[in-house]
Amino acid sequence: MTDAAAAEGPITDPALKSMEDLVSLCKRRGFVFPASEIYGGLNGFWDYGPLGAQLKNNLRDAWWRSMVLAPPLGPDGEPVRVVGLDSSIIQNPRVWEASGHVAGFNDPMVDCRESKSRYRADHLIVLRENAESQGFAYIENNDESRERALKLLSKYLKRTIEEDELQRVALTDIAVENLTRVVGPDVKEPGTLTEPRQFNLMFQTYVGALQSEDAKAYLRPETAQGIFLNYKNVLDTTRVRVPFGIAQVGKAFRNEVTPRNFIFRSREFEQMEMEWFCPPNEAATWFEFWKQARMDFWKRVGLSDENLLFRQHDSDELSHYAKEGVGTADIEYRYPFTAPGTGELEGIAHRTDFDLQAHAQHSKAKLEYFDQERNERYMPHVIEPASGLTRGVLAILCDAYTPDPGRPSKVYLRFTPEMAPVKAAIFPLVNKDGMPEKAAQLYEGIREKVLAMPIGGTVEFDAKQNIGKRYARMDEAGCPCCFTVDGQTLEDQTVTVRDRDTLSQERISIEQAPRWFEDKVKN
RNA sequence: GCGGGUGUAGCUCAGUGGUAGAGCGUCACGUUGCCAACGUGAAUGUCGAGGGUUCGAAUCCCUUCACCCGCUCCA
Repeated sequence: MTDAAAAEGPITDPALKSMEDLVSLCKRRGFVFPASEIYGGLNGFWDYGPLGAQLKNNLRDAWWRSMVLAPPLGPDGEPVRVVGLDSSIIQNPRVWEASGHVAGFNDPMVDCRESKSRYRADHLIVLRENAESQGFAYIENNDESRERALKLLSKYLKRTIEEDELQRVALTDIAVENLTRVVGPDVKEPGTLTEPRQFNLMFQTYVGALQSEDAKAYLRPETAQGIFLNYKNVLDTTRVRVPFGIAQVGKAFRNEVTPRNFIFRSREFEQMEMEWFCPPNEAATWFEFWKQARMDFWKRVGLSDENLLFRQHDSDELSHYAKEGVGTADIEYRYPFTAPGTGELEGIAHRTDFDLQAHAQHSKAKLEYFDQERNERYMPHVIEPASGLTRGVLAILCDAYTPDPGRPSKVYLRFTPEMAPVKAAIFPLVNKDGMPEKAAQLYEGIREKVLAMPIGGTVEFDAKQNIGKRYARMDEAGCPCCFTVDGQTLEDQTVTVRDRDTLSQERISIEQAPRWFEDKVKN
């Protein structure tokens, strides 16, 4: 189960009870909007508003820094080597044949209206006496299911039967109008199976103006393949040597059956993936290394310990590329819609040499690596920490969401200063008496500091309405501190600074304020 | 894909066949002296969309779309 941590002891209830509260806040403040909302929206697509775009960029930049610009120290105490990449969304369609996505994404599926089960149409076999008799479907290579069908068939024919006097027909070979005579694998009455329907989980398009079969191409369902495609280019053009990594952030597209849970599962989303190439016998060590490094990252960007856990995949749920390896571990987060359980945030997989082998075979390119140090030639194994950028944004929003009935906004977002899309706000207490001018000076000083930060944000200046409303707006935007110029400022050159989390106010010199701010928000 | 629920102003919602509403928010002006205060004024609606019934539909019927919950799915 996914809620291993829950079993270990009591956990604090998530502060965010329902996604609706978050969706509403995101809409109200400009984090996330439904895509093409004025036309009624589009299922599975979302737009990021001013605050959301900045938050997403901040998380992306933090990831890029933690991977490419300042990667962690390896087991030997030296920084590991990771280089960046930005590959194309559309690639030669043969890429997806080699990667296994064309096969895995195009299965015809059959639904059972009665049992609500869904089956792969090409995995269902129908047992029947002849074309006119009732048929009983079972799941291929599933003895239990086959026994059941056989038993039901005997009962239907009212006699014991030998298997060899029966017809065995693939469900996909049965005409649609004859499906009414087929009994599904989990039900007793015939006619509950829908006709096989193609589920194309990859988005298709055509390259060039002519829409012919030859021109068909796919939007990438993961960014990872772009890395494997460029593995050799990177080796040939940089001085990296195995072990090393290639990191990439970008959009990916999956025609999900059921987009759900706000931006958790959308059809267009953004991934942050790194493929770590290493000698096969070091894979297990690096797997553990990256697991830890990635967990540390999520804690650093503000996710709380108690809402994060590792979950090792069971062997029967491993993907096609991970079967032979040390496995896959997910970093899971306790989202409101999974609580008290958890849902995937990042997957760390040992992809073995599956992808490089597949591309070597399909493309005929030589992708083996010659290790000078070891004096041996091998296909590197791959450890892949692959996380959802947009899922990360969701987790950060959920974790930051803090109800507080005591304050005017009733809720505030407790972002880390590093992630906060609005870094600071400057307010003249009242819009006269030279306060706006004084505040404008401070604004420039603070903004200069923010511009110098590796992970930035906006600085707000607001002189409208009363001060309480302005504080409340900033609480909902998750702005860590607000500077206010008041009457006393004009006399002694001090301003107040209000802390978002404690609501406490401190009076500091206006001259020192930018430095003070820099220390507080340092990232 | 299945079952249930919800769609009315930016947000939260009232309105069950007869003039499209409230609170909050937004904007302007005034006031202001630290937490959505106050005064005056203003803007904002394809009542999710399309069709039907009706003299008349936000309201009844059909279809459809989106979101939420539960299944299912999630390489």
